[in-house]
Amino acid sequence: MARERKFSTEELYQCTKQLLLEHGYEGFTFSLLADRLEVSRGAIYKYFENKEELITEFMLDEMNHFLVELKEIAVLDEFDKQFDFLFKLIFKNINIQQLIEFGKQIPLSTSEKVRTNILKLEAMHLEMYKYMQNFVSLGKSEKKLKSQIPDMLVLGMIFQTVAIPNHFGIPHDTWVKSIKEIISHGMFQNK
Amino acid sequence: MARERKFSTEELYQCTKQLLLEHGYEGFTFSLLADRLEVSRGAIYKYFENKEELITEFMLDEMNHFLVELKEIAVLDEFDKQFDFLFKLIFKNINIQQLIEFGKQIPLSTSEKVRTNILKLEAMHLEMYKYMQNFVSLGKSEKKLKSQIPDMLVLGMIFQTVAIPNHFGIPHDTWVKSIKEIISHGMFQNK
DNA sequence: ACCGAAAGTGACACAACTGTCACTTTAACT
DNA sequence: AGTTAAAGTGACAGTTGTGTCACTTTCGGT
Repeated sequence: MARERKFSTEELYQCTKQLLLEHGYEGFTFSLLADRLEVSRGAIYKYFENKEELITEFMLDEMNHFLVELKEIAVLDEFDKQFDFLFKLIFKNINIQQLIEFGKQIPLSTSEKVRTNILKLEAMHLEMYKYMQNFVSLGKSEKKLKSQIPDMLVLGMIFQTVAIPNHFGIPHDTWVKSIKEIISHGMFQNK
Repeated sequence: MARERKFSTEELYQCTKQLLLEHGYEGFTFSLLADRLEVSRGAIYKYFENKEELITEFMLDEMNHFLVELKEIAVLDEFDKQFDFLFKLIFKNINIQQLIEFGKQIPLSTSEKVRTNILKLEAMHLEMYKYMQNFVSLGKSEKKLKSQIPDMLVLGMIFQTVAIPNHFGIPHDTWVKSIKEIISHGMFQNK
């Protein structure tokens, strides 16, 4: 019934993600995206009215994928298993928190679509915390996590440490194990 | 011999820092800066030829202040004291690593000035690591730090964890102590 | 009072990004 | 083969940022 598309929505999201990470929220433009996809700018406007709409739609997709995976944490019954699971998941989605930060830069739009997307995003964000909060609660009730540490810091710690740049190219396995070791038992030698 | 300036270089750097952190490297413009300083754009061009020159000059100033403070670490003789010192210093300069990241986004300029500034910045960056490397070496030789952890991870850990956003407004003191506790001894309860 | 030099202004030409739209292309369906 | 509708294009007008420059303002020194 119609002509074949030159780019799939998946490709478009993939490029959007790369360009956002390379140029930042304000550095991202339709021109860059069109060049990367090798189509004209006009073609993109067939699917998204503007940058805000495109980025919020992309973020919804991204958060959706992440949440679907995250929800699997609930089937694991022990804190240790959940810890490994969460750690691996965040390593796989190493840019998620950076993207969430970009999401917060989206200006309050005049467009209805964008505003409802932002509301949806906020709801998903809360849902994300709900699952992670449960994880922390389990850890504390199992007496695995130190009770005096604020819940949000436990989560912030995991999110932030996976993003430490491995500039000197230390093997991924060593790197991940070391981060886990520090988060779990610290960098200080036991006496 | 001349008219009084409407803004000092310090004020200009202060605004540059704020705007960089708010808008990112590509989102930063002379127009924004001029508005913030309540002068015309033209006035800024009296001092800096373009955005790259302004930002590299600013970064040099920023790194300089940081290095001057950092060098004081050498007078402390024990690892524990150096650890406290470094931790406090990085908390005081909580945005330094984010600014360094922006520095890496500066395109290879045609201008001679900008290129030499970038070289200077890289030299300062190396010098920074030299001092921190010494800190890690001391920790390992005093058997305070676990020897199997990569040196760069120890540093990355400190840099990255101070930047964990305290969204729920936990009191600064509790927050800092908790981060230190985790980095030092982990978030897991000892059996 | 007036001169010079540094500070600041606003207008100009240019470049990049935005959003729109009339138009062309292409594939499926009759 | 002809019709249809989605997909894609490129040109246009509007906005925002850039870099420059002739001009004005303001101060200290003479």
